Amino acid sequence: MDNYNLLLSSNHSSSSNNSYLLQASHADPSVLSESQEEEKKQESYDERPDKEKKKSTAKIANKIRKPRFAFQTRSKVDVLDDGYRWRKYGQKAVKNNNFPRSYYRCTHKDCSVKKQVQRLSMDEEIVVTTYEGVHTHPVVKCTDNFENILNQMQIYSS
DNA sequence: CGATTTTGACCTGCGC
DNA sequence: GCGCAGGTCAAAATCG
Repeated sequence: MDNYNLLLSSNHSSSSNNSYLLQASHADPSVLSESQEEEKKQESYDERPDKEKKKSTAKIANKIRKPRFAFQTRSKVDVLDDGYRWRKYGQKAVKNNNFPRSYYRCTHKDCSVKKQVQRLSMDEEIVVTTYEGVHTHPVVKCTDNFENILNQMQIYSS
């Protein structure tokens, strides 16, 4: 129970009804690599006067692992509005993917929740959104439950 | 004019 | 030790 990943895939193409499959898997090598939980080095930022000087990676308090949730949806758009404000801080191309992966971070004072949006190369309609961390602040929108979010997915994908 | 995106550089872990 | 792959930073550009 070190890490728990929630894979939520909404496949509305096959069945007429909105059948959401919610399953909990330990580790999915295809989308999630939880083998090495690299702790973020944003804990203590050194001044870093020069580029040559490598920041002292204080890997203290490296025991707590942040939960990660992977939402795999079928949608045309990458960004799924979950009610939070996200600031994109990076974008990298994945090896086996022709589509880049976007890195977002919650724009809050003390909320450092990260999320990354990846699109499968085989099926460009599949978008994997991986959330990392938990929000410690109220949402700016009314997100009662996932049903609301999933509803938006339906709207977007249709 | 402030907040956010873009984009290249940089860092770090891992495998060879 | 070096190169690759993934993740992050930060300055410039862009948007509202």
